[in-house]
Amino acid sequence: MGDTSGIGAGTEPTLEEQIAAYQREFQDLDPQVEQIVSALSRLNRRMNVAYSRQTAALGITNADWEVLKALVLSGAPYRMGPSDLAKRLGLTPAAMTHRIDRMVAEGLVTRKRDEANRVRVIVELTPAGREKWLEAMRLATVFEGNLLQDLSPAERTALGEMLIRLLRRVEDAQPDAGGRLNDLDENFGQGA
Amino acid sequence: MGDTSGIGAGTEPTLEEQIAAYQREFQDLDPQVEQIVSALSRLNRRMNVAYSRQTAALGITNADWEVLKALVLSGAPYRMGPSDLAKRLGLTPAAMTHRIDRMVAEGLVTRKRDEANRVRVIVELTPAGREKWLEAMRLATVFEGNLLQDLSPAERTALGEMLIRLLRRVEDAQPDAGGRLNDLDENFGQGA
DNA sequence: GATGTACTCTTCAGCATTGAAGTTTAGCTT
DNA sequence: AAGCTAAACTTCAATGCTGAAGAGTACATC
Repeated sequence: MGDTSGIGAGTEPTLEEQIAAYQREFQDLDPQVEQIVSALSRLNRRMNVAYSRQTAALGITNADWEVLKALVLSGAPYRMGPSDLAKRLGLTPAAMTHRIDRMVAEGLVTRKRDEANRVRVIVELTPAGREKWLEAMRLATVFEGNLLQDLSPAERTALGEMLIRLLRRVEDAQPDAGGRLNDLDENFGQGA
Repeated sequence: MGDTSGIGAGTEPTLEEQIAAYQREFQDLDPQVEQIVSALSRLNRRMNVAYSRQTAALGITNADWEVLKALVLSGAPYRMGPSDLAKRLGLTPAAMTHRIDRMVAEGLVTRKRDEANRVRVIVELTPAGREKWLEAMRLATVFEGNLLQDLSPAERTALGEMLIRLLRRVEDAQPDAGGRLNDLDENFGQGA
């Protein structure tokens, strides 16, 4: 076995270690700001891991889950066009075409031409697709309840209010939200 | 032009609209929990958009930025092996090989064999790579300061403390953090 | 000191995504 | 109604990732 000396290990540092490293390498850093930002990133990464395990347990992919979510939230009769879906999910229409192909094969949605306007296509949720979404939501609800378990009602209110305040600020500064989100949502902001 | 009637638009709903849609489609939902979880997701997405614009402005990719970050945080002399980097970033060693190829070509890192243990490779930050990281950090600091601008010191303390409490809980429930993170970190948890 | 085993990195085939070009349809203008 | 423009979707080449197989090196044991 190779000796482990020489080069640092690849294990993830704790939040405290990471903040200490930032302070060491970059003096102009407010540790409190860094703590909040890093915790937000890490929390989101963990949440995504949890959601992904849930969808895997249901036999669907994350890609499927995103599409199901958009369709359900659009309301009955759960129909959207491919390019609307693409905009909603931050994908190109080309990628949407392939996703829909797969989901039709899996029986989660149907695809048909819009007879009223034959250049359009209608993607519609199947009952099986709706059921998958419901199952995923039931799992997600359990996870989210556990996540927030330690927070009192007053704390939840305060946390929600502060997060919304942050969101408003960043949305004001960044009015053009949509677009290319896929490159970005990697474990990218991990702590900067 | 096609009429816009018929099928819903692809624009992103507001947070309030989205929570209302969840309540309509899924009765067993705690709106307060949903508010916190959705706000966390959206906030993270916006943060990633901001970071991505910054790296683009500096002429590097998000992939480059992640590698630079890992190397800098490892501390002087800013050296890591490809597989340590891969573990740290949640990529396969194969992907790491290609990223390093690109970054060597860009002059951000160097690659050489470890003469003490010739099966290993040493990836080392160049001065240019370190400078890029510093520039990115300066931009990130400005953004993060703006983001938290509306929060009083007491609120920042409270927010940081609550986020860390949530993080501890999810880390306890999910001890195996690393691994396949790239599929997951898409705009996936967007609100579930 | 020869063989076996483990580990590190690279190469290769398969898949999802992007950006751009291509196809079909709708609506506008004359 | 012929032609122009715009829009929705699909097809195609290129890129980056995964998972698995392959090549090279070091350590352990016999």
